[in-house]
Amino acid sequence: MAQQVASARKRVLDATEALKEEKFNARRLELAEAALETLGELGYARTSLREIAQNSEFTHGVFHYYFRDKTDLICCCVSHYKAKCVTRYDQVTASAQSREELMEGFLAKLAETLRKEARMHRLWYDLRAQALFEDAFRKDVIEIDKSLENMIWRIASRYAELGGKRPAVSAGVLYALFDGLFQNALLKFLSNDDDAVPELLEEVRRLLPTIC
Amino acid sequence: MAQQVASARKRVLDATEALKEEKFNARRLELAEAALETLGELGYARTSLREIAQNSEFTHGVFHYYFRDKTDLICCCVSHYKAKCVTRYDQVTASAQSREELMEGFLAKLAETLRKEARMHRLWYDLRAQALFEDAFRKDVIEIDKSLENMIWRIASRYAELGGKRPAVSAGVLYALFDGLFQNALLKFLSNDDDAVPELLEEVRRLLPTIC
DNA sequence: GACAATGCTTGACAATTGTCAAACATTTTT
DNA sequence: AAAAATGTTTGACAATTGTCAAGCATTGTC
Repeated sequence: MAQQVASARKRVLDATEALKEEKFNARRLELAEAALETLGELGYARTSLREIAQNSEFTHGVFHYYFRDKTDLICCCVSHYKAKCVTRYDQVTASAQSREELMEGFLAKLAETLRKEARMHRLWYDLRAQALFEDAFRKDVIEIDKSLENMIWRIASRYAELGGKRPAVSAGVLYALFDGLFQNALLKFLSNDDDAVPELLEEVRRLLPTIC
Repeated sequence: MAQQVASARKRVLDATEALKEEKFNARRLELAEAALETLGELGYARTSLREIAQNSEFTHGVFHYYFRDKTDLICCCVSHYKAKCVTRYDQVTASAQSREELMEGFLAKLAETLRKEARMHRLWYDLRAQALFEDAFRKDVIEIDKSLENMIWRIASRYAELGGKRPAVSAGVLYALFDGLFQNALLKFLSNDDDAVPELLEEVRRLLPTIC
């Protein structure tokens, strides 16, 4: 009997322990979310913890309660960012019944992404560049890169499938291409080039059928 | 006669003036060159003027004599960087007499670039990312991007020409593709992935003939 | 309701930053 | 060679940075 009580208490402790941790992680994500706002606005180089705190409902000390240091915070931001964008096109891929529908759905989402999430994407390119200098970011960045590659591949192979074909290039090549195109379009877009979005769409519309 | 003397003096003044300016610009480039070293090592975010000065034969004050501010220095670095890399493959393009020769020359140069100039290239990607946040860098970055696009295009169209063909895609698409591939390979290379270089070469070797 | 644990704020710290001005050195001009 | 212009060094400045510890508030536990 004593044993049962002991193990029951242990379970309770474990449960509360898990709850604590969950709460802790939830707050971490909240803080990371807030940090992403400022990072997207200013970029990695110009973002300080105090600036992050000021643009949030928290004070700068909290960040050191939840993160080992600044790098830890940024890493958490990067990881969190991943989850937000990796499934962006999956809805379109899943619901499209024809090549045309998939193409239009993809293009629409692409345009929306470029227009409304330009800040998050420039941050992504910024952080990916930082990974070229700092080991600490590399693991997460490479992982995201891979996820994005898979995302593009899912669209492309589905598009090919709807035409009874197979993509003519590898997932890596396809991702490199789209990544390059998007990066270029983003720079144009942020330079207030009104043609950035339509040009990207036109390029993709022409390109995708020749590859897949 | 008085007029002739006056105009002669004016010419002399102009000449010395030009000499001064030339000397001034030469020093500017020296300083920019030195700055590029540190920038390539640390990246934009972690590079201070003092750090640049310490890794050079100059003191930190000089930089403010030759540059309006830090941004001005970085811009000068970016511009200067451009000249150094935009003609990298032109020798190969000009001398190659066959598709095979051009391919092998290009691949060799590509491998050398990735291996020996990784630091400069990660800086390029870093600064291009900064241009997404700072207007000041945009003009130069867009110009370099265009120059690199042209560079790739010269190779590709020559390669196609040697096979009596024409490139199947636009210059923009081709650049996006190679830029994406190189960026990815660079990250792998800097992560001590020994396969980075051979994989990039293999990819390009397979890809180029299908496009051009 | 006392107590402890957790969460959060505040202020201080040492270090670093860009900038600038005054002093110094060197070169050029007269 | 004196004087002026140019180039360079040095040190100081105010602001900002990441970090941390002491204190305050809130929550949960017994």
